[in-house]
Amino acid sequence: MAEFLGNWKRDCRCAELTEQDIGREVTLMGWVSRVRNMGGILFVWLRDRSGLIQLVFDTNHLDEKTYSLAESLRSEFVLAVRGLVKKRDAAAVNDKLKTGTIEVEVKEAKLLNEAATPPIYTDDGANENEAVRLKYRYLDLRRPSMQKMLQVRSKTVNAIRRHMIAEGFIEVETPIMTKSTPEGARDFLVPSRLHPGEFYALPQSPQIYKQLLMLSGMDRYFQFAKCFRDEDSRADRQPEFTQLDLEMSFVEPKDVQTIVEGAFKEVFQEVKGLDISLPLPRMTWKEAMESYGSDKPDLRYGMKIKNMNDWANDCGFSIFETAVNEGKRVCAMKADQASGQLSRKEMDALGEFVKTYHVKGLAWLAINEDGSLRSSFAKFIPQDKMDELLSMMEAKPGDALFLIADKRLTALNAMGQLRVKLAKQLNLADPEAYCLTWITEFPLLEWNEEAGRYTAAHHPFTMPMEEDFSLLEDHPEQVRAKSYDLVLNGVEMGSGSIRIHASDLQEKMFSLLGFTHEEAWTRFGFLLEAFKYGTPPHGGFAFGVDRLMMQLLGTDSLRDVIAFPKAQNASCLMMDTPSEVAEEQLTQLHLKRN
RNA sequence: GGCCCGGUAGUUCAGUUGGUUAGAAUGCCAGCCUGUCACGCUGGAGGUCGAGGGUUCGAGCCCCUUCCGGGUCGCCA
Repeated sequence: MAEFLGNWKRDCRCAELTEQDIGREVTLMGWVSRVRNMGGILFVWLRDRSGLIQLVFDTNHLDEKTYSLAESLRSEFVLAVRGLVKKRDAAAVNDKLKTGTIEVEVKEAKLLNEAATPPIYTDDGANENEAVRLKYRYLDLRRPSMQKMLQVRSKTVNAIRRHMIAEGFIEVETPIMTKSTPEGARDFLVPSRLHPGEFYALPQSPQIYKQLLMLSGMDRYFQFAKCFRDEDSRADRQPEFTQLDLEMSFVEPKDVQTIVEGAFKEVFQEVKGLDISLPLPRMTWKEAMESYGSDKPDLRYGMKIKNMNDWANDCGFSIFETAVNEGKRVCAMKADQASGQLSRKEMDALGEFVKTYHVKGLAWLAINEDGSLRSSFAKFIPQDKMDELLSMMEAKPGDALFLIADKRLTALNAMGQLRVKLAKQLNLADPEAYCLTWITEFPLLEWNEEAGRYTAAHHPFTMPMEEDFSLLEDHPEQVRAKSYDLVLNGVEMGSGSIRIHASDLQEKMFSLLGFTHEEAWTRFGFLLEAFKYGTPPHGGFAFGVDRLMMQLLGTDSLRDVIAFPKAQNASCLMMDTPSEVAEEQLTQLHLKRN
């Protein structure tokens, strides 16, 4: 039977007790983790968010009623005890427990609540199916690693907030019910009761609001913003996520980057005890793509990609020669001392892997320790060209080479993916290393084949680089933007840019994106109107708090760092969301079932 | 929308070429045990093999459909 607290009051948390507390009378409250009944003496591990402490129930010192209460204890029962903190005998010390040198000799106990047999273990190390964990998330969160996650997350967010406030930023909340905008991801929509047939949209980011706040003179704004995107999930993508969103007036990229870097420094100091040296290194988008085949290169390891077109032009292998003639790219990458670890079968698997990224195939070459070659394409290459290839790549016995020929960005992207895959397979990345880098000068626009027009690479409010203004008319695809991403160990932490603050340039941008003047005014009129009233030069940044937590906690899944995450199909397995609603609700919202 | 992997006891898994009554560990229940620490020992209960259909004398296993979970390409300004 569940009892009430009465006049009992908790003094401290279980694992906050240390040898300093020996001799102290304490009142503890928590969950029963494990019971060991020796018949006459009984041990209980009591757990709360701080950790575990061992309770001792001893028939020699206890009345029958209290001891029989102890005998009835089961996993996850909620228990309150009063007792004496004692030092354990040397032989009874448990090194694995933070509180392993002490224990609490129970004098009185109160069963605050019973618990049904839990469907999942609340210990770490238990390897439950994630679907079960998500269904019983409230129990899953009792696991020490999940408790730690929530605590570290809180610490991280606080470190960031402290930094932003210290730098003179003002925290402003912006609406969750907002306007659907045509560019970007698919919106989550909220039907309006008062406006039949009309909808609010949940924000993909507070982008427009924060720009308007600059117009309002806020100067330096930040917010931990919930953002929503109705697109398919990935291990690192949830439909609902948290960003640190910030915007500043009268700034150039460097000014924004300095603030963001500072926040990361503060977080790594606080959470990891690591000192990150600033300013962070910078690399242009072009260099990142050419050398790493990615706009978010993992710089914890080498394996730079090389342009082999000059060599491939007359290498004897018709596939490569044709590619060069067609203006495509032949690129190569070397994996040091990987030859022995890559069998023919594994090479074929890598070939299948790169095909996922829309290249025709993978040419590979492994140099055996004795200098002889295993290769998928060497037989087509004359000896002198092979020697040239090996020397250009500085290949030594034991190394493996990979070549891909395709359209430039297609080939580079596939090679970049292969680079990441190989690094994982060959264990090249130091899990303790944190390589932060800025990637700058992204293209302003991307050609969208499906839509038959340009779309904004970052978003439509991004400022082009002044030196590329002249290209806007005739070569818009070559225009670089004043935009920048922050990358940590191959993961995009966030991105930002200097925004367009002149309405004529903004209109020009909309026209490059294929909007007529009228369409632009229909969709973004409020913004263009606002821009007429004295908009300061401004720029900002946003980074994913969830992704940062993944890095800090060393996990590959966003679900591990969010208290109540969605499953892959965007449902909540615990509450069974989304769910059907009553007919009456639909009627009020002017919606019909189809 | 495409492709790949998975679904068997509360949980994690095994299950041979299609062949008797579907197993193990752990958890759970009962009993024993006065210093355990993933306590130990003895005994017990626990299954719609995701669902539906098909092939077969016979299906956990083969085929089809479908649902659920995970990964991924497209998508994600």
